[in-house]
Amino acid sequence: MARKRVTLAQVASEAEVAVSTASLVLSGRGTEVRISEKVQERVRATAARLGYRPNAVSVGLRKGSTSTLAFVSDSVASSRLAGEMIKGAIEAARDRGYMVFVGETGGNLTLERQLLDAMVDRQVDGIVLASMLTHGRELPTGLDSTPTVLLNIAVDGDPGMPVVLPDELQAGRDAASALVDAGLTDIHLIGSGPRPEDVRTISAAAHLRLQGILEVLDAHGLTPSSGHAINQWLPPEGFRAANEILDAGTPQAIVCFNDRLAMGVYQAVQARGLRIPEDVSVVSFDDASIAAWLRPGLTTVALPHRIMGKRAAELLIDSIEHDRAHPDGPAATGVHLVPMPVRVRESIRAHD
Amino acid sequence: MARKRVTLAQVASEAEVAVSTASLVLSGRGTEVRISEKVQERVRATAARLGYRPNAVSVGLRKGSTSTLAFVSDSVASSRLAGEMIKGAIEAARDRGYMVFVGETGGNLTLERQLLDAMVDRQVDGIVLASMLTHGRELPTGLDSTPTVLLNIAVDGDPGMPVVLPDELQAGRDAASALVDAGLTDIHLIGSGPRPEDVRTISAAAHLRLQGILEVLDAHGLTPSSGHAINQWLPPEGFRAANEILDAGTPQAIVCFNDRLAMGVYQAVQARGLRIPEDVSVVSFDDASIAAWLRPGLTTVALPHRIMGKRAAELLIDSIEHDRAHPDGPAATGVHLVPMPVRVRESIRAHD
DNA sequence: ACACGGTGCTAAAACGAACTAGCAAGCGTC
DNA sequence: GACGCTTGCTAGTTCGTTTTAGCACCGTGT
Repeated sequence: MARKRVTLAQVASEAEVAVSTASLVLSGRGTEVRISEKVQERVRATAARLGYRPNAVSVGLRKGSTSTLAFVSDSVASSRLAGEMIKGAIEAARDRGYMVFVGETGGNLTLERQLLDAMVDRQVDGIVLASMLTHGRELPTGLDSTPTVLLNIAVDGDPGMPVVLPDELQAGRDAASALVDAGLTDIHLIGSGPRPEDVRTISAAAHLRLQGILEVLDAHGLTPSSGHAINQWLPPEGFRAANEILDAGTPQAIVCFNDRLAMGVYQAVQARGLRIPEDVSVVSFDDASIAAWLRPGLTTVALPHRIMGKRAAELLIDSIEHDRAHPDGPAATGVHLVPMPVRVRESIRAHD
Repeated sequence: MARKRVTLAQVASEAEVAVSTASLVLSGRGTEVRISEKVQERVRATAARLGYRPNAVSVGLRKGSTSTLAFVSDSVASSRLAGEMIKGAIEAARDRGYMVFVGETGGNLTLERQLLDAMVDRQVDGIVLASMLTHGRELPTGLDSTPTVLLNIAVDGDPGMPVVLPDELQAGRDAASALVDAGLTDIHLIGSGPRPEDVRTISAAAHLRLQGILEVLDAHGLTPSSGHAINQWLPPEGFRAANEILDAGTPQAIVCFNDRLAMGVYQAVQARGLRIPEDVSVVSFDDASIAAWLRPGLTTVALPHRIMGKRAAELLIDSIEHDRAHPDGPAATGVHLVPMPVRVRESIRAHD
């Protein structure tokens, strides 16, 4: 509990000027209001000598803006993903001089309300509302009084604010293309049924991935050899589904709806003494860290969580600063799709 | 940009009382200063009707405390771990009415300084300084003016503040015991050399784990059959080290210094057609999610990151509130070891 | 008739900075 | 020597709340 913070008043008294003079000088308006260079220098020197730093709380009260963002996510346990989004957002915010309050609701709407209120009470300049499920949901009320960006949340209709989403449709196309371009035609799906209506999960991602896959297959006159709808995309499920497929004969290729399912597939394939990619090719989605660790490396379409978080924070800050400049202009809006890059590793074998 | 926030002044004027009266009533001191029950009720009713919420920035300015914590970590990329610590801290904070600013430095000390300053400028009530490396480091200056808790940071000497660490020594003992109790005596190490001086990593965790392991082996008249020091604890390294061991004959048991190394070991063992745990037993540390996904499930000593984060935030808030009550009392301090529970799965086979 | 003690509320001073309006001194002009 | 213009700085208000000191009224006792 050492020395207290030094205030502007102390700097002013030490430099023998009025508080207002010190304020003007330190906020860069000195020349504009004709403070002599000599006095300006003196003020700056004493401020530096005393280690003066403006009290952000006071500035926040006076100016009504705090250079602070809120990041609220529903972060289901599963998510290392969430962590990456947060990091991306924090980095982008930091680069533009903003700090961020982070909150997790665990999907609890009451908690979400409380968190949002607590953050608005603290006068955050903007809010990133993130979800790990993409799936459409009701938006909390009151978001219209603070600039907001939706991150990984798909809503029906125009939410009237920017939305950042991964380009799952193109990702589906890319995954299928990786297989088809390698000459593979016997393609099985794990994570979703073979037809659009078979997805059986609330995840919007699943629908779009499937749609992209089917589009490409269709363009080549193909259909999935089988499809395995699954609720929990975890290794044991992948293992089980892969065994079903293998029981019916060795497939040319399997597309897994995420890397954890692919891990289960690897286990099932390798337990039978079959080899990836020589006997069966595998492609997947997410680019979780296991994708690089599996042997052979898993080719997968990456979910760029960090970039999404970064993008959301940047859009939010743009929107805040735009509002400040044009208070009556229209609010920012629009869907921002972040590309999902294919990470090519060794799990696909060219077939002639 | 809907309606503005309603202020205390508006509530007061609407309820036809003075601002100070309204303040007193709403902060629960109404009865204490003898505001009539009738007036109190009127104030509360109008506050509720107008949806009044106190402006936390103003309160922060006036009271000098903001019900806000800072969480600053160096979070190397690797870390899902970091995410769990943050979540634990955020949850604990939220339960006690605090919000948290999260910052990441990536190990950059300049950035750390900036972040800390920015947070102190915002009048945070306390700071959790976290690291992903445990390893001793210089502490930034100026931490003595704000209550601080060190999370997963081991320092030499008394830092004069609480420190939260996982009990790695006991974890080492537990890992070794799991093997020894199963009657296994041919025990190989991956992640560290066989002797205390062979650790070859900056991680304090490695030293303590090794020490715990050696203690137990020694108590049973055993020594490690081999030890493989490794800098990067990743699957490919585990794979390589396991192959070295396997080339020299089939080992009874391997203790891996983390789950990723163990994943590499699984791959090497299974590639030779050997079986876990029938042919070789494996035990590990961390309880990362792959530990549960590997087949067979990996027995591992969990690093309870979430609990550590929670603990740190709780200690910090205790310390803040204690300081507030006894401004001249001694600062909180001490090392708080969080137990690392053993997650028993199927990777150890009893041997007779 | 007058001090005395309660009762019930309020005025005003913080907190730390930003910012508007404007004052005083110096100088030139006619 | 009165007027205006510039230059260089400052007093004072504001943001929204908390908190202390104290005012005004009323009834009671002497």
